[in-house]
Amino acid sequence: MDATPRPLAPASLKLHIRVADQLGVAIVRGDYKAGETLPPESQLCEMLGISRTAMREALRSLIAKGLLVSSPKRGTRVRDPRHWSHLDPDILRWRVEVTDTDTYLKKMFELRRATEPAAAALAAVAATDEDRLQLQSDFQAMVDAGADNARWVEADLAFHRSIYFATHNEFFWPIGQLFSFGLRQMFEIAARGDHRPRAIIEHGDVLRAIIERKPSMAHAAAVTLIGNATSDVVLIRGHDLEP
Amino acid sequence: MDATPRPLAPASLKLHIRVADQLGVAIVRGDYKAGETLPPESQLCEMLGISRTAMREALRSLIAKGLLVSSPKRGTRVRDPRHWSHLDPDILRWRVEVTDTDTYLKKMFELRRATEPAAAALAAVAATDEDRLQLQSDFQAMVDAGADNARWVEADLAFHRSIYFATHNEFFWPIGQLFSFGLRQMFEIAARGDHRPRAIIEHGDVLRAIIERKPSMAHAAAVTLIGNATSDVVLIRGHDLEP
DNA sequence: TGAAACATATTGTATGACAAATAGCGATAA
DNA sequence: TTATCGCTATTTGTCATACAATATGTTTCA
Repeated sequence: MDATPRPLAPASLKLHIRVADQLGVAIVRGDYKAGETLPPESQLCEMLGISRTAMREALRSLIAKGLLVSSPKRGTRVRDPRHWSHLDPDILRWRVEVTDTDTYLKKMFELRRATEPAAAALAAVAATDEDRLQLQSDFQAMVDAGADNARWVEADLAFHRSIYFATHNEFFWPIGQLFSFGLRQMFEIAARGDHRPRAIIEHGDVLRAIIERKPSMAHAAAVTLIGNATSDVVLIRGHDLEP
Repeated sequence: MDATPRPLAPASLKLHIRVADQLGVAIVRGDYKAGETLPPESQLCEMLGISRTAMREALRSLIAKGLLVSSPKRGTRVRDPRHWSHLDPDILRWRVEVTDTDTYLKKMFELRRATEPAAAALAAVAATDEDRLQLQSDFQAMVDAGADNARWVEADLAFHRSIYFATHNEFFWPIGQLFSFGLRQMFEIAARGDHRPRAIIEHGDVLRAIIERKPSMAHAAAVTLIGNATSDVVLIRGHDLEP
């Protein structure tokens, strides 16, 4: 029906990026299963009508993200998904293409529920003045958003991402990165609810606890915030996200 | 003094991997700071005496891991560390080279404390029979290790890693990967303590809770386990890991 | 003053050749 | 028959060179 089902790789982008996208989606979708070997480079090249240079750079990207391994004569094989960098923005994007929304939103929520209270508590201890100003301004942007849904969502995402960065623990940062793209959809869903007054209060509680350097209070406030966010999404989508 | 200070890149490995390692360490160490642009490819090539092909494949890997961005004429720039894939095994390895041990162990512990109880609880709900068998056999290997430190450490690492995989939530898996390399050092430290009887009991508690599908019990047992593990490491190293 | 055309540096792509590694086969010997 | 060694062929890895595409800065012109 649709000749161009998904404009995932606009022609403007570099060739090796488009190819990596194409292969990445195919792998994530399961066209090539774990342990399987891809066709040899030469064959892949003529299949797509590109040079080996571009193809190898595309493969090199996928190898770096843990999707593939290669060795001479053995070929290029798909690794077990346990080795993939699932928090990588590209891989996440490919997953979103092929996984149903509810499933991946639910899984991300499970991770958030584990990490965000801890991140808030760490931020309360480790945040610099600059971090506090950033959180303050993210929060202010939420307040100022008014009825503008788009602005609200951006500010909301920025606020949560800033919490992760304020931990000054780089192992938390990849999770914070999810607030740039992977969680936008969830926030857009939640933004349609008429719960903004309550959301502002709850975000304010987290902000205050961090600014006043009270880790346990920050932890508690984040737990409350996420709990209610869950309820909102559940309510709006009509599914139970936590069986 | 020492001509080969660190055997990070044995000559056996592929050239582009050695180069990526070298550049990766240099970037992580701060030789090239965030926002800075690297020398042009041509120059990098003649600096190291290699072809542009190999150099570009090395750069492509670093770009895929979020360390670099490149565009024509603008050159190749170092990205803000917030965009790096800090859970990636390679990046972790490079960090270990240049960061003091206590700092990165402490930060990893902070992440574990947040995620591992949640992972155990999820595993109690989502684990398949195969997952349960795996955990069982990891645990048995710990018991069977006897006085063999190396076996104990391997089994211990495997047990914790298996918990993350048993969540069937792929966003937890990159954290579980840390138990393959990044946390070995910590486990080796803890293994020197004479607390094995207690450790076996505590690991057994987590295992039983997961097998009997009791999430809140698994959560609690994991909290206890990590709490004591922290004490052990603190005791042995003589530092306070949590200020 | 401003905008548009042009020169230039740098990354991106193509091509063709050769090197290195390794799985699989075959030959050889015990 | 069985095990070991070595050969061959396939596939990835590296090299050299040329040209294309893109963004920057400068120069020219209205």
